[in-house]
Amino acid sequence: MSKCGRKKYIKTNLRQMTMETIESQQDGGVRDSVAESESAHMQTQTGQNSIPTLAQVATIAETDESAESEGVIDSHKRREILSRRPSYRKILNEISSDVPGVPKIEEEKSEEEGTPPNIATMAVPTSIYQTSTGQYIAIAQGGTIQISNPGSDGVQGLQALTMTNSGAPPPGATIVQYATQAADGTQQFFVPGSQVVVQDEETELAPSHMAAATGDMPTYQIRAPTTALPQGVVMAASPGSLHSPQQLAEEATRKRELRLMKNREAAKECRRRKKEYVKCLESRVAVLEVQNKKLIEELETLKDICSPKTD
DNA sequence: CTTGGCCTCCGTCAATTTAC
DNA sequence: GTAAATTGACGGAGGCCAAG
Repeated sequence: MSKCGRKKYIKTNLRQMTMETIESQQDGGVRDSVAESESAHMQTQTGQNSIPTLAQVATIAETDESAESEGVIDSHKRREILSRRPSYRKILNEISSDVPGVPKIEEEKSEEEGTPPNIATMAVPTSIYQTSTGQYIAIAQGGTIQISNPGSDGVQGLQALTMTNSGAPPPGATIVQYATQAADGTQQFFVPGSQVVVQDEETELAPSHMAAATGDMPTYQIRAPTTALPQGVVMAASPGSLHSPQQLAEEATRKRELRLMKNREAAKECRRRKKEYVKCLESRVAVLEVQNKKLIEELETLKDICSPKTD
């Protein structure tokens, strides 16, 4: 077994042991990623672990046989224990409404996320996708495709493409499915009507049917695909035009890909919010500690005043 | 250099909450 | 009631560090 394979094997078994043990010992068990970030924070901030490390928990699992022998927890009870709390955004916004000093979690991505902040000034995108090379594609209503490079700042990194055949898009059609690298090294984004948006290496060859790109930004053409679709990419199709089971399967696959893509982005955003939430809580703790210290000092002062020592 | 432990990040699934 | 959004849980991948 390779190093990596053995590591994963051990890790998996350890995880199973630890999760069972923790869930039987604590109310609600360990929330994985919170434990990740918080245990790391505890270590760096205080040098102590209030949350046990995996190795420590493994020791607990070995020594505490009762926890293991208890075995199955009643699923209803378990569900009640594991019942979800409100979202980070909601919790934090409630806190912020009570405590003016606590910032609210923003609805939009923060600037550090790389999305150009003034992208909305170009047009209101209905969908934003990120390609495999990190570029952003925003689909605005009316068929305008905006492509931006994450490295560039603001509008400079944006290009607007207006599809000549946009018109009224077929109902149910998904606009951009995937980005890939063609055989000639150009980049392709798949769009409706069995066409692709191809990154052109020579900007002077930009055709007239697309908006002119500025500066040394790459240009894009809308044309028929030169290569077969990569594995896993399914072209958009109107539900009304589905006939065969194969097409239905393709539609299902397309929907799944879209759902996974959205969930991927949602998970990223959720983790970002969670980090922000933890940061806010930490800063609040710091503020409260200072306040507490001041109040204790004040109390001591008042005590001295009210009951002066008589020598 | 190899190995083991730990950590972070990510993608995915599924349960739950929220918005309409 | 339902679709969409949110988030806990899980497991894989890879990096870092210390010990052997």
